[in-house]
Amino acid sequence: MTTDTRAAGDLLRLDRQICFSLHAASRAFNGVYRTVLADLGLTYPQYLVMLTLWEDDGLPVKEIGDRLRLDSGTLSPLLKRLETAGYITRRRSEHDERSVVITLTMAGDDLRAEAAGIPLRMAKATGLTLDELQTLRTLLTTVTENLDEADL
Amino acid sequence: MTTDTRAAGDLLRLDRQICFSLHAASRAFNGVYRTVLADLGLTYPQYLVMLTLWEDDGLPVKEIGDRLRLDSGTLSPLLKRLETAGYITRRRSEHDERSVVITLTMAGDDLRAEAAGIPLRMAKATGLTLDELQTLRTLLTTVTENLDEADL
DNA sequence: CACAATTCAGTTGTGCACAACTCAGTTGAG
DNA sequence: CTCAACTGAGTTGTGCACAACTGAATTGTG
Repeated sequence: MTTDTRAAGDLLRLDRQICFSLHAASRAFNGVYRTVLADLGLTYPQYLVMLTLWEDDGLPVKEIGDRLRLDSGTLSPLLKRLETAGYITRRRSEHDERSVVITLTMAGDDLRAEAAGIPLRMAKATGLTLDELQTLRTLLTTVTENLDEADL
Repeated sequence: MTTDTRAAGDLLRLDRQICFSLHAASRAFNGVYRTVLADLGLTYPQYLVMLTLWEDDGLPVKEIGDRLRLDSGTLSPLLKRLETAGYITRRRSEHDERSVVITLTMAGDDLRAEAAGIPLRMAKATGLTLDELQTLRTLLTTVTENLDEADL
């Protein structure tokens, strides 16, 4: 195609910028969450797990991993820390001894109220409008799906 | 405001989705880069450093850190690994003995040609159009700037 | 029923992110 | 000129991501 050379050039520069900007954005988000979550004694990935449990308590490790795309190598120690912090309990499933069911403790459930204000603070911190946030989410979701399917 | 309640609800859900989608997108990108960069023996952050050096060789560690928003705690061991891999050399600056100047080796420079096809492959893997990529980059950059300025 | 294949949680090892710190070299105020 | 403040690189310790692995429990097939 006639536009290939120019388009390829654009892509080269763009990739470099996206490469940087995505990495930077991910870390910037993480940094702000770090600050916001410090009061609760949670890290960002731990917060993701708590969000999941606040929505559906009593999930097995596998299900949490599927929803958050995290494997046992990440979740096992993370959940151990949440257990030590007193926010969750772990017990083997009665139906399937291979599964470990994660349940919120009182303290873990109470944390929900304390965390209630976080999403709004974060959304405001991004400085984007609702529409822009929607667009961003859509693009990120699309990219993720495509990247997951891409076999190179 | 009259729309506050509804807007707050939207934001709650949206934050949860953005929270997930950004984390997922960041890891999806990282995963594909992992595959693509495996041939070169580079990780994604190492690739970012090499991109920087291919653009401007002979930078001090501090400057690389500023451009990539990485601190010495991350860069020092990373650069040590790149040195071990034979892609860079490190030497103290003559003008300022505190600085360590990073220089590409022959092998490090040769890698540039091997890496030439990566950006296009990545851009294609995202499955987005040029316009969409532009939009994504703009949103990410804006978000990063806002988050960095946000004091909570 | 028996056993091979699968599933699930956990461990190990490597690398990145970041806070808090050390230490050598440099700079600036008095 | 001197010494306190600052700067740059590096180290240490904690936590996450992920590949590769182990071992126990379960399932499916002959």
